[in-house]
Amino acid sequence: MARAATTSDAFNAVAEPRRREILEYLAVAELPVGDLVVRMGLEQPSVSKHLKVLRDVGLVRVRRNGRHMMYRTNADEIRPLHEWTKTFERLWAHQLLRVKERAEAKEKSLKGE
Amino acid sequence: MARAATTSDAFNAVAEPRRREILEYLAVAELPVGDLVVRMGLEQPSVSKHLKVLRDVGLVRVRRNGRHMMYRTNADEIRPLHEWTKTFERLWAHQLLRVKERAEAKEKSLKGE
DNA sequence: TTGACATATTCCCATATAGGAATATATATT
DNA sequence: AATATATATTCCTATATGGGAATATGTCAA
Repeated sequence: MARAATTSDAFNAVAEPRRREILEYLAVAELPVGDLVVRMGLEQPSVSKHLKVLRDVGLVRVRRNGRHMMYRTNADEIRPLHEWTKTFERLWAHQLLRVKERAEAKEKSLKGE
Repeated sequence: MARAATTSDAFNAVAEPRRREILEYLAVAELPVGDLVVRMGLEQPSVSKHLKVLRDVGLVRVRRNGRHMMYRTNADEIRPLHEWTKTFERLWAHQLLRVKERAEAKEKSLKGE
């Protein structure tokens, strides 16, 4: 068996860096394809193809505006990834603990080295 | 250019479902390869190959115990994925808002239709 | 040393890219 | 209708799979 299709789910679609970049742009503003082409320095067909993958898995939405296709990120589809990664949260060196440690270190240094 | 290697980063490594499954198992407990083989119903070589990919990107750690190789998830490497998905958080239909809406809807229905 | 057990590696193949080049499709303008 | 603009699609190719089968490597036990 070969690798799963990039369109099989959000995990596969998002594995490609340029597609993540696209999602970042389209999260900030709705943009036509041409704008992405300029900002990313990619060929137009490449951008269109990436957008198709993202559309197939529902990570972006489109609407036509004249001859422009306006794309925007559909963040809700990113949420499952967030939820999955979140299940490992308890295994991370806890942030609160880190803050505490840093605070203590600072206090220590203030007390005179 | 072809697709980026599965070992190029955590995003690519995690795109494969069986590898996510492995990470879930190894987050709960340190396990030898054989246990994963049994639990996942995969061939041993397949599991070993998946583990190699996960090792290459640092998503799992190994230690030898006799003839057993004990694997465990290195959750810290999952954190970048979490952080990336988190940047889209503000775009989600906010959960608190949803709870409020549901509460209001319920109240409305209680007040008589 | 000889097996037995546990894991890793190699070889094979069908499949799916990502980007480049060329072309097709759709819409607006004159 | 004819042309320009914007986007999508098709064809091409080098590359990297994931699993199956077979084999190699490493370690313990008798």
